[in-house]
Order: sequence, then structure tokens, then C-alpha cells
Amino acid sequence: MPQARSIRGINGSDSRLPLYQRLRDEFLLQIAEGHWVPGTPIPTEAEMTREYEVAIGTVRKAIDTLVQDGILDRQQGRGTFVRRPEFTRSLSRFFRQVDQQGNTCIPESDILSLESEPASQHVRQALALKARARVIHLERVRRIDGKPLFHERIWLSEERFAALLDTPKDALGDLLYPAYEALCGQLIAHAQETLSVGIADALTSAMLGIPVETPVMVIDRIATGFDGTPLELRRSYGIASDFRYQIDIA
Amino acid sequence: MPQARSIRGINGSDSRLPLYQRLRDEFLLQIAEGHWVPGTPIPTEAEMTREYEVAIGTVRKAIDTLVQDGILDRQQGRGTFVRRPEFTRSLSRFFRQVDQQGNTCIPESDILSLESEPASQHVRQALALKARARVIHLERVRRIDGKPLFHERIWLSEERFAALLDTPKDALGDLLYPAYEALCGQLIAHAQETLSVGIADALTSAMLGIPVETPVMVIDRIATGFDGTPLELRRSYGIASDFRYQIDIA
DNA sequence: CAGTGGTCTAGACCACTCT
DNA sequence: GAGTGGTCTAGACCACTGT
Repeated sequence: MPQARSIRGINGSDSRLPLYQRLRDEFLLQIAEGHWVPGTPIPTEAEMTREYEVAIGTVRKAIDTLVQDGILDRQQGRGTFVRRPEFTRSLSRFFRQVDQQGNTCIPESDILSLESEPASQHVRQALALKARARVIHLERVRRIDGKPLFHERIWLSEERFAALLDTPKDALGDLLYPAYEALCGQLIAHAQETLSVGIADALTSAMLGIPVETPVMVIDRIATGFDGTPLELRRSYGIASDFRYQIDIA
Repeated sequence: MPQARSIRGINGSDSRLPLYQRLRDEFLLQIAEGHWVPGTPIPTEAEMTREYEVAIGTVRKAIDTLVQDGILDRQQGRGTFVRRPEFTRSLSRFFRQVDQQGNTCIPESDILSLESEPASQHVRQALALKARARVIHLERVRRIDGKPLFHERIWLSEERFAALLDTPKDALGDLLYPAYEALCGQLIAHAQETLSVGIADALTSAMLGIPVETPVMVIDRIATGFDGTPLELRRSYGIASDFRYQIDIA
């Protein structure tokens, strides 16, 4: 019988906070520390009730907030899981990405280069690297039916992602994040994207097949792990006229 | 003692749906029909418990979902209210709108023209107007500290907004939606915005003080009332280099 | 102070998934 | 059939707002 580690006093949480919020913090800790990982269900509601000595409604409310935030995923009859983030929600999905049959699809990835280089100051800051750290730099083009959609520049800490240097660049597939997980054990949990408008430089315009100095959408992304460490820095260039973004205001 | 109108059978809702979802639908109906309006609290949880003959937890869950969707607003000790939509969440807030003191602020509105005209086919469709209906067309520039931020074109059904034609255009103030409510009794509840990139035409470039053919962000907005009727069509042009949009992917 | 929403409990029963 | 999350109930007590 495991010791019930009552949530009421522990955990560093402000004990004036409602129980369900302290529970929520505790759950986030379990995820950040890697005790709960995507793929295996987290403990059942009944177990948590015993473990933390709270009512099941309180456990449910704590889980509710995390489900709401897209961090957990309930599956009736199966269990509750840590969600893999849905990068289909990226700003990049607002580019016209349909194939000849009219289906939305994942663009093909064509990696132009993959090499080690010293981190520039900007990259070192964004990835929180030590002085004189090295990074892996990828350049790639993403296409649908051969039509270029994005030109992308990506930087990764060489220390964490060294395994990529031993992999032929044509073997990485169309999606990088599964490769990060499989080859380097690095799980991407969150990302922050910033959209702005720029002007195509020589390389980008050549890659996208547009005249130089045409407007392009620029998407800057910083992707982080479950513990908040920045793992990937990415800049994507897309043709501005292919872009259309829609929101609802309630 | 009013008749308890049990939610269990009525309301056109599919009776296989959970109670709280049928309650939610019922609440949305109260809002759409104007029985619940912003400014006065909706009935208390205890009242609804009696009215619909359900447990208070079920009422709370129904309200929870509407609060989550930004439709209701709970205020402890005061009551629960129908929310006025926050148009501070518009895409337009992603333009650099700070004054000389560095504070975010509401741009000044300078109405260039306000006149009645026959609806074009595009406007008629967007506002769901009858054939040969007339519309009110506004053109305005929005500025901060005198610096132009947007050029806007706005169309409204003349039938609903006739009172605007009797108002001097300088008396409308910086925000139109309060004027719609005060002068025309038209409450904006939702809006849908679409962002794309275009090229400034002669008028827009003159209004924004930029060269012709410079890239501009184009925000198309359709704003609707609580019952879903489209009320306003709006197109805003802003300087692309002032634009920066940020999202989080969880 | 009365009345509101906010938190928490304790349990019943249902619907779904897997074996 | 055993075990999971989903729905619903009934009530206690707390925290905040207005008078």
C-alpha cells in the first residue's frame, strides 16, 4: 500500500489555492518530470482519489482544466493520456495546402543541407545554449505535388540532436518531430509561432519560384520540451498570396 | 409559482444528449431570443435548479461550457452575465498600436465619408440582404498620435442602421459598435475575420502614407448579432511591416 | 446581513473499450 | 465481465458583493 502523499501540504503550491488547482500543478509536474508520458494512460481517477485523498470530483476538475488546455486527452473506457501536441494547428496550415485531388495533406520534405556549425548569437540565445556551443542547421523546401510551399531554416542543439548527423538526410521523412523522438529521444511539447511579412531574399525566392523582393509570410517558431527547454528554432518562408488566416471573435 | 418547464422533453434538443448539453442549448436560445441581455444577470443557479428540475451541478456544468466559450461571464457575488464580445481580440490588435508613451490604446477614428448607396452583389450576399436593398457605406482612417494605422471600408444594411444617416459623422466617436447599440439598437455578438496579404491601391496608399503597390495586410470581417444575422461587413487595410501575430501551440 | 457564485465531497448509475 | 471515463445528483461550506 503506497503512502498517500496528501496534496494538501506539499508540492510548493500556495496552500491558499483551491485543491483542484494544486492538483493541476502536481499533474503538470508529473508530466514535466517525465513520470507521465504520451502513450501510456495516467493513473485512473479512482487511484488518484486514494493517492491524494481528495474526492473524485476534485480530481475530475483538475483533469478537466488540463484537457481544456489541450495537455491531456480523455478516452472513455481506455484512460486519460498526455497528448502529443497537434502541429496541424500551426500557422503553416493557413497556406493553401491541397493536392491535385483537393485533399489537405502533409507537404513533402526535401532537405537541401544538414550540417554542423557554430551557433550565432541569436541562435544561442533562442536555444539557451552555452557559449561556443555548436548547432545543427537544416535547410529544406516543402512541396505539394512538386509545387513549393515553404522554404525552411532550422537550428537544433548539436548536443541533443547529434544522432541526426549520423543519419542520411534523405532518410528523415516528411515530418521532423517523429524523427526527433525516434532518433534523439527529444519530445516536442509546445511551440510558439510569430507571423510577420517580409521580402524574399535571393535563396528563398529561388526555392519558392517567385521573383526576388516579392512579399513572403515569415513564421518564426520556438519549440520546447515538456520541461520548457527550448529545443528547436525554425524560420519558414511562404508565398504571401497563398496565405489566408481565419479567426472567430466571440 | 411558475410551472417548471422540465428540460427533459422540450426544446427540440435531441433527448439522447446529456442533460447539461440540452440545458446549454436552452440557454443559448434565451440569449438568441433576447430574453437574456448583457447588463442584467441571468437567473441564479438555484432558480434554474427549480425551473428545469435538475441538480445544481448540472446547471453549473452547462454554464461552465458557455463561460469557456466566452459567451457568459461569472462574477462571484454578483451573478452571471451575457458577455459583450471583446473586440480587443481582433486581428487588428496585432498591429503596432502604441502611443508616444508606449501604452496600447484605441486608435482615433476619422470618418472620411458616410453615405447611402445601392448594395453591390458581394455586399448583398455577405449581409444577406434582399435584391435592390440599399446599404450605408463608411470609409475611415484610424490613427494613433496622427500616424495612420488602418484604412477601413464598412457596409451596413440601411434598413437596420438608418439612424446613422441622421448623425453627423464626426459625432460617432472612435468605436462604432457602441454607436450601433446606442443609435440603432443593433448589438454585435460575434465576428469572423480573415487575414490575407494584398497590395495597396491608390486610395489606401494615400490614406496610409505609403507608396502604391506596397504590401498591406487585409482583414475582412463579418460581424453578426446574437441570433446569427450578419450586421456589418468590414474590410481593413494595414501596413504589413507593422504586423506581428503570435500564437501558442500546446 | 442576505444572496451570489466557488469549492469540495460522496456516491449512483451509464457508456464505452478491451479481453 | 472488469475496468475505464461520462453523467448526474444532493448537499455542505467558503468567499465575495451589495445593502
